[in-house]
Amino acid sequence: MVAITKEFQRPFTKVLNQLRKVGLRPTRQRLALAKLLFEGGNRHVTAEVLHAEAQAANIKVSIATIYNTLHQFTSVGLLREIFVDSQRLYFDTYIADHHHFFHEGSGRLEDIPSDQIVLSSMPSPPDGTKVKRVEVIVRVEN
Amino acid sequence: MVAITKEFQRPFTKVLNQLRKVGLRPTRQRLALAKLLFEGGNRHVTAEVLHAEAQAANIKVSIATIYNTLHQFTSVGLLREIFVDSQRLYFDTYIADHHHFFHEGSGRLEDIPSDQIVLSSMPSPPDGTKVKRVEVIVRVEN
DNA sequence: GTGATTGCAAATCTTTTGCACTAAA
DNA sequence: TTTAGTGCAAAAGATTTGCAATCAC
Repeated sequence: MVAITKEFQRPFTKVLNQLRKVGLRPTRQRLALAKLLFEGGNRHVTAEVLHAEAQAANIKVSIATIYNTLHQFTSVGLLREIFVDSQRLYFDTYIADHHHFFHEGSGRLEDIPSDQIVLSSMPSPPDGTKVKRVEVIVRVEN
Repeated sequence: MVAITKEFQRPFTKVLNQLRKVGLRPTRQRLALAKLLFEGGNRHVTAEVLHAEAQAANIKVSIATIYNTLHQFTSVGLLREIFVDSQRLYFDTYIADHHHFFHEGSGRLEDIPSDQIVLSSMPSPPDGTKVKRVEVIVRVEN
């Protein structure tokens, strides 16, 4: 196990609390990944990208742990999964209601502030089901 | 090569024309798959499902050909790809503008007639890009 | 100490590819 | 014929799993 700098060990109060609340231990890996994910502004990452960033930051985390962590964070509500491409999973750090531009060429996701899309008419869900989420994806290309 | 019944060999005028128009030869496999795809009402299939149906109908088609065909049909405009699940690609036979319910439990897709969703406000696409498609996915669960 | 978490490598699953064979025109 | 299309098996990628080692509490 490669040393993890002090900086990464300093707990994130917000994440730490979230993790404790749902019974996820605030391990080094989880805290380090949380730092990468939540320190800047809102982000969209894939497992691969996050793994690369972790390595660049000298945090040794296995790909299996990356996936575990992304899914755990998602189930805790820290992340949100977005499906725009059959080849890879995107995780969004911005969990409030909003929508996306998807750049077909580059595979990049971009947030659309929620006030820029208004659904003036919504269908009622099929019998026996309830709406979990409404997503609008605007596919763009150059 | 297993015999393909007369029924499956009878050409589909519509599909046949579409294929010819873009220079795709109306082969037995393509015609047979087109029959499965377009004969009933609108459908949402995955490669796996279509392959299983083909086998059940005694049409011997390899999985590679299934994928080739689905992608070719998509590029000709006979099908439309929808991404709702990271695990598999869905192809929709209904290509006009419309949206979807996605049943999270079963992985089933259901069409939402286009008049049931109205976007009263749309963001302008990022500089240098143009909108290719707008998709609304309403995720529901029981 | 004890149970949760991690790393590793192997397994799985979907989709793609390379290439020899077959069929459409 | 000539060229596109097909099947097969292997490759490629992404994600998951099993299990022993390690860590948080």
